[in-house]
Amino acid sequence: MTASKTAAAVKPARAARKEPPAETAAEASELMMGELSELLGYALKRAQLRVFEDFLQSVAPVQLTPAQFSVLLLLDANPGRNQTEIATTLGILRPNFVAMLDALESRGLCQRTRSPSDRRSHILVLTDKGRATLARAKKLVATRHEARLTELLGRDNSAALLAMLAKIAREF
Amino acid sequence: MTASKTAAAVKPARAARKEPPAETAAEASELMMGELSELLGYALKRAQLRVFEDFLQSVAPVQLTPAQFSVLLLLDANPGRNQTEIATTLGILRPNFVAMLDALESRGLCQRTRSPSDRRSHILVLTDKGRATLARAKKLVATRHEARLTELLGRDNSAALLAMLAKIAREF
DNA sequence: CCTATTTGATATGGTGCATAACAATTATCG
DNA sequence: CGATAATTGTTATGCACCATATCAAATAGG
Repeated sequence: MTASKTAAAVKPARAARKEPPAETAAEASELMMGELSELLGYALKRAQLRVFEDFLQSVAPVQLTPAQFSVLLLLDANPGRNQTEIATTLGILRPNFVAMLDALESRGLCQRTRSPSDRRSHILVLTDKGRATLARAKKLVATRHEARLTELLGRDNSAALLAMLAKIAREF
Repeated sequence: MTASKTAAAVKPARAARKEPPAETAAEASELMMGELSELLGYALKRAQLRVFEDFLQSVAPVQLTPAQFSVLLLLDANPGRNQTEIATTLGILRPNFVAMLDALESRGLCQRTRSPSDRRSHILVLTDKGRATLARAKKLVATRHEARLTELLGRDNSAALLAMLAKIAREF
């Protein structure tokens, strides 16, 4: 996934600027974010990038991306569904879901089975290894990732944040 | 930017499922989101996609992407800076910033000028057209986009949301 | 002056996301 | 029933975004 050095690029990183010798204040080369700080979309994207970056790192022992984790979660909660159903509820287009499943299946985490009632569709099932990996990933997410997040914001604020984000996705 | 039908793909869209005749409840083909609903990262991404989609639509009359808008905002607030400075404060890598500037400059919104003191760097300045476009974009964002968002969440909640997102990006 | 660093730029590759098109299968309906 | 339409998984393809390596020109620093 090349999660390598995403952080370096995102870090605002006060750039080295040629300081005119008569620089009045000490810290004058900081760029003004201006009205950018008020833009909710900007804050959303920045926070999302950071959270995903931390997710990757937290769950690194099981080598799962956020998208892959969400697929495993959904397969576990909804066994016996086909690709179209899983993909669309996750907002993934069917063509793009194929490669994702290939990756998970090749790692032995899930399995495609032809449905006897409709031989077009593939019934998706988690394997034992898939369930084990998911369980381990859940623990990593809870303890390393979400715990630190709720600690940063406070439990109540964290819940309120989640509720607002869900509301935006649902009703905006 | 092909903002076309992103919505269609995201819409959960209860998929057509072959209903066993003896389906007990009426609404049984809804997929269980399960613990996905508790995942802050998932909610973040979904909300971010929706907000960006709405931004695109709201600001369509001036044909600016969120990234382009943020560049114009920063150029307006920090005149006389070079590409490296603007790019890094926005979290954009210098190589990728070149094409972005090409697009804006070819539309006559900003201008590159060789610095007399350092002939390597390009001083970036908004043109009059750029300032006018930015002003128009600001109004569109404020009235069509942010207004509806704060209306949905409530003024206080909206401010709290912004604060939390900024905190995540900064301190997480 | 010689070397190291910086700046903008190019080339390139990976990844996510969207559309069109296709074969196999199933549904629909005259 | 049989012709046509719709669905499922799949492939191919293109665009946007992001990251790295590399380069020439210019500057900085010893």
